[in-house]
Formats: sequence, structure tokens, C-alpha cells
Amino acid sequence: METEQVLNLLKAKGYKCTPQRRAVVEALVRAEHPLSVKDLVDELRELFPDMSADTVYRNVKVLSDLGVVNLIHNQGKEGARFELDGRPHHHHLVCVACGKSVCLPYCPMEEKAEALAKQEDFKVLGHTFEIFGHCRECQNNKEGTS
Amino acid sequence: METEQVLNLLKAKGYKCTPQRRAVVEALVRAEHPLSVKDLVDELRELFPDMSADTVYRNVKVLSDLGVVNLIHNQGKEGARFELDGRPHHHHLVCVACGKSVCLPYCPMEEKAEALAKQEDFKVLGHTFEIFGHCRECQNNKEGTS
DNA sequence: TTCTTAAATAAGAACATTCCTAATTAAACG
DNA sequence: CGTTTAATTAGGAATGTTCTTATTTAAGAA
Repeated sequence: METEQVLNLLKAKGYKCTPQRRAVVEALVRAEHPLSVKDLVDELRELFPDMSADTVYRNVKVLSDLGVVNLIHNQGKEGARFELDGRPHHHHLVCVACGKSVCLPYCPMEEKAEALAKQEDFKVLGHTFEIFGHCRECQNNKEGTS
Repeated sequence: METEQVLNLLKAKGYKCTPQRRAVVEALVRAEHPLSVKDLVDELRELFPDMSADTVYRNVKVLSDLGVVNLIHNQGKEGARFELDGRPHHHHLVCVACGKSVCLPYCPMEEKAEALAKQEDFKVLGHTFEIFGHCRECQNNKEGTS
């Protein structure tokens, strides 16, 4: 997905195209792995020294609501991470050692979960699913060191 | 699960049995639905006026590590909630309107997810899965009012 | 019981995130 | 182009959560 496509989508949905918002989108398009809020703020303050963290949170939320970015809750420790995503929806394996994440070609809602919610008359708005642990490299590093 | 059982487990694992910790366990044993940190702090400050929120977080984490309580991440808004759990493991439907939660007799890890993680040489430490939305009652209330 | 020590505590700093407000500004329209 | 308006912004206050540190204390050993 390219920057202009995202901005057009935003415009179509009635969102304004501010320089800060454009910069957030560009940073996400450029990124090669999920970014934390801190990553984004640090990077964007070089362009907009006064940019507030709230602006990043707000924009990332808008993009997330539109399904353009995926939000990865990385419980505790480091904050959440975000990545641009053309694909409609997916989950992650998150490494608690290095913070990196791997996409998972599986969503539990598609299986039994949606049905169980309906059974309870529960109006589903969303869901989270993440697996956390140690990635291959971090397991190797741990063994190597000592 | 009763208070003494939990405390024995703690002792067996090398944790001390402090009055504050006992009170946290007792409050959770007594509770009939998941408690927020604020719930716990408010309740426990009647016994220990100086109790810090950190003590609640710490104890709840210990109990969570032991599998004695389940931690329900209720993204944003209201903070996390905790409930005592004798059963090995389960997930929840969380109502974003009233904060209540319903247990879900389903865990995605038991299905495909565990296998997918192994396929990536990913050493699984844990996972989260929650469905959020509006419960039956909150849907009705919304319709009733206007 | 007294001593020792590792664990737990309170307090507050630090950080992540959300919320509020007043000021700015993009976009639509004249 | 100038005006209007609703969205967006920066900034800081307000929460939720974690971390650090100095002090207290439970539990085991003498």
C-alpha cells in the first residue's frame, strides 16, 4: 500500500490530510517492521519538533479503525506497535525479548469464537489474539551467551 | 479455590505470606466477578490505608504467574481486571460498556495456534485472546434509552 | 527467642496512554 | 481569494502501569 492510496482513503472517509498525518503514514509505509509509538515520535520530531505523542496515537488509531494499520498490543514492558497492512486482518507471534513480531496466518474468530459470542447475544465489536514468547533468534542468543 | 489453598501454593513456591498478600487473595476469593485494580485498591485500603497500588499489581502478577488468577486485558478505557480461577485456563467476552465479562469455553491455542507457533520455532510463553463488544443488557439499555 | 537474609512493602518517579482545552488549519463554499 | 466550519493540533492534565529505592518484615537458621 502506498502513501497516496492511504491518504485518498482518509480523504474519502472525511478525514483531513494534515502534514503531520501524512508524515505518520509515510513513516509507516517506509517501515519494514512494526513501529512503536516512541519510534514514530522520535522519527517524526525531526520533521515536526513540536509534534505531540497524542497526535501519533490519534492518527494511528484512525488508521487502525480504517483497517490500514494493525495494532499489536505487546502487554506491559514496551508499548504497543503498529504496522501498515493491506491484508484485511491477522495476528502475531510477539517476541518478548526483542519485541519483533511474526505474522500468523490464523484468526480464532473465524473458527468457533464468533459462534460462541452470538450464542451469548454478545454484539462483537472486536477482538485481540496474540501469542508471546521467544523467537528463534532470541532462543539461540540465550544459549550462546551464558 | 479457597484462600488457604492459594496461600499454601504461594508458600510452596517460596513466596512469603504477608498480610497484604493474604488480603489480596481473600478479596479475589470473595469476588463474584472480575475485579479491576481500582476495585482491589479501594477495598483493601480500608484494611491497609497505606497500601500502594503497586502492591496490588505485584501480587496479582504473582498469582497470575502461578495460574491462580486470570488477567483480563480490557484494552484502553478502564484498566485490566482479574479473577480467581481454579480452572486451568479460559478467555472472556468483555463488555466495553459495563466492563463485565463472560467466560468463554474456548481457547484458540488448543486448536491451530500452538502448531503454527511451533512451526516458526517460536517458544510460546503465553497468549491473549479476548472478544470485546456489547453484552445483552447493554444492548437493551441502549435501545431503551435514546 | 534472636539473628540473618531474601522477599515484600510504600512512596514516588517514570513511562504509556487517554482525555481536555484552546488555538490552528485544511477543506468547502461563497 | 476571503470566510466559515469542523477536524486537527500541541500541550498539559489525568489515568493506568511499571520501575527504583530505601525500609520493613516473614521465615528459616542459630
